[in-house]
Order: sequence, then C-alpha cells, then structure tokens
Amino acid sequence: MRADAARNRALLLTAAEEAFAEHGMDASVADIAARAGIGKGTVFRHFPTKDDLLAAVMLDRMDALTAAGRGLLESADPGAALLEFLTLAADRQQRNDMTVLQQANAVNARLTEARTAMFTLIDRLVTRARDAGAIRPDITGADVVLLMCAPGHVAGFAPNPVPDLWRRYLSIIFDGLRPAGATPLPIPPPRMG
Amino acid sequence: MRADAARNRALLLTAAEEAFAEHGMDASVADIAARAGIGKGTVFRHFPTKDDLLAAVMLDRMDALTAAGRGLLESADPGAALLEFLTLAADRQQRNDMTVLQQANAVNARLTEARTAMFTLIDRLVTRARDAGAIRPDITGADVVLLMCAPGHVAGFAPNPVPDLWRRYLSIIFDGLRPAGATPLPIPPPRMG
DNA sequence: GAGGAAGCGGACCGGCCGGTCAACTTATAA
DNA sequence: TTATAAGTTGACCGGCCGGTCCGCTTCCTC
Repeated sequence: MRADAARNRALLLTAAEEAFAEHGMDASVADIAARAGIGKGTVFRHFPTKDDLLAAVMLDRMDALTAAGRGLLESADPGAALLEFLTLAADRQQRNDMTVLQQANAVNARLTEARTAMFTLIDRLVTRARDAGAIRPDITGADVVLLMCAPGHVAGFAPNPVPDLWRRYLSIIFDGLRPAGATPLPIPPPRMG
Repeated sequence: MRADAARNRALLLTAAEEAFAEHGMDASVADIAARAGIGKGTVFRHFPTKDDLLAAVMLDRMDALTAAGRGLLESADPGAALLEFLTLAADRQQRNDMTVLQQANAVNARLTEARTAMFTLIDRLVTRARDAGAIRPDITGADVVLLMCAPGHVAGFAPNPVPDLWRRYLSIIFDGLRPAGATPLPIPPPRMG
C-alpha cells in the first residue's frame, strides 16, 4: 500500500472512532471525512460502505480489548481479574456500545471471529471467577457479555457529564454479581452470542 | 375537539408509541401515519413537530408510571415497593428508554413537570427503602433514576429476543443495591435530574 | 526524471425524511 | 337542510445522506 494511503487510512479510522463514539451510527460519512481531513470519496475507497467502516472500527476495539484481557487469565485473583476486565471494557467504550455493533449487520467474517474470541475470553474469566467463589454460581459468561456495556450506558444518561461516573455503576453492578446477598434469579440465562 | 379528530389523535399516539419503541427516534413520521391509518399531514396538524409527538408519547408514559408508582408509597415493605416500581418501569418500557427522552430537546414545560414528578416519586421510594435498610445507604434517588432503564437495555442486547429476560438483569442489579456484601463506591452520586 | 499506476477529491445522483399547503371532505349547530 | 368551521390528505419542497465517478494529483519504479 502506498504511504499516503496508509496514513489516510489511519486518520480515517481514528476520526471514525471519534465520530461513532459521539453520534453512534448517525455520524455522517461527510463528517468523518472532514474530521480526518480527507475527501469523502477517499472514505469509500478504503471501505466500500459505511457499515464496513464501522465494522473495521469495532474490530480494532474488540481485538485490543481481547488482547488486553488475555493477560488477566493468569491473574492469581480471578474475581479481581474479571472486575479489572470489566473496568477496561467500560473505560474503552465510554459511549459507543454493543448497540452500534449490532447495527452493523456483520456478515463480516473477521468481525464474527473477533466477537467469538472476545466472548470466549469473557467466558473463561467468568468461569474462573465463579469457580473461585468470587461471583455467584448462577451467572454465566453470556450474562457478563450483556452487562458489560451497562455501566457506560447508565452513566451516559446523566444530564451533566461526570467523568468516571461509570465506575460507580460498574461497582454497583459488580456487587450484584457477588455471592453475598444474592437472590434467586427468576429467568434462566440466555444463550451465548 | 371534533369527534374524528379525537379518534385520530388516539390512534396516532398508540401508533407513535409502537413505532418509537421499535425504532427509537429513527421511526419516520410517514411510517407512524401509516400505522395509524391516517395521512401524514394529519400528524402535523396534531403535533407541530416530530419532537412534540415524541414528547406527548413520553409524557403519557411517564404520567402513567408515576401514577402507578404513587400507590407503592403506602406499602408496608419499602424495599419490595421499590423493586415493584422498578419492575413496573422496566416492563412498561421494554425497549424505548431515557435516551429517546433526552433526544427530545424538551423545553416543553409539561414534560419537565412530569419528569420532576417522577423523579420526586423515585426519590421518596428510595429514601423509604434506604431508611428501612432494604437498600444500601450510599444509593441515592438519582442513582435509581439512571439505573432504571438498564435492565431493559441490557436484555435488548441479547441476539435472540427472550421474553422477560429483563427480569433477570433487574434482579441482578437490584441485588447490587442491597446492603448485603456492598462494596464502597469509588465515585460520588450525580446530581438529580 | 519520466511514465504510469495507485490514490485522491468533490461535484453529482437517487432516495428518504421532516415539514408545508391548498384543495377537498366531514362533523356539527342552527 | 345547509352553512361553515374544523379536519384530512397526499403531492410537493428543501435539505441531508450514502454512494458513484471521473478528472486531477501524488507516490513509486526504473
């Protein structure tokens, strides 16, 4: 790939990440191109559709998160490891969440692969934490996948933006995952993925 | 108001509620009109803008929820009352959440009033539950306002729609609000409203 | 440095959407 | 029954957005 093309691709991806984080799928391609300082046509040269661009952004994010989380599998304290993973996840995706990922009707093979990798990692972290007694026995990996984005989302509802408010709700939700004071769950867990 | 106008207004509101629930703010006015079986022009006769229509729908929902919740203030078990309120809230808004409400840039006075009424009610329910020791002392009404929509949202991420899955996550999150096994929160609560 | 391929950009297209309007229909009251 | 105000409607408008295309520029190779 030519040098300028590679540079523009990188600019484009960071601009897109920013724009999607701010406006979700409603971010316009023209806006993304402007942020990156490139022409709109160039966007479509690198990614045939807007969905493909979104998929590429999500792919990067998921790969990074999975990579960062893998190290936690070795941790001596499985409960702390799971909490740390959820902290990483919430921190990285302050606002742009799973919703956006589902909107990208991703038949994209690489993306499905990355999703599976992340889900597998989460399942291992959850199993380890469960076996160690750090979280209640009726919680599955699928539960954690679904709950993962909740802290960021909940904090996003706050009218005045409070930095790190998501930490408060991650703490509360994680307390709900702990064995102490757990109440029987009324509905079985969903299937993973 | 003429009889047919009143009839159309009612049809319009239910159609809009349905459409907004399905597609959020992306629901088109044309689609809403078609669902109601009326012309698009009629929509704008009843509500000058799409935002006003959304505001009217949210107003109805909030008023209904507040009315339903007020009876719970008399309950002998404040903890159960709060849980019941959250169940009502999550059940009524399966999918359409606070996000949509914030998108309606509501200078609308009636809507602000309804919001305040609901927030006040929630604050009372929370205070009662806290005083009774049913929930931990570091939780405020503002926390519950923000967390209120989380169960529905989390359940919405599930790939295959599972009816009542939100009950599972409401149960988990409410367990996080209980005093048993509570962990100190890292961030102070946000301001209400 | 010269040739050509790879990359770039922005005018342009079709389609959709919120909102308007003027001609037409209908409920109601006298 | 009839006059009229109130209500309805769908064609229409301007604007935006995703995506295309072709003339122009830039990088790489020899």
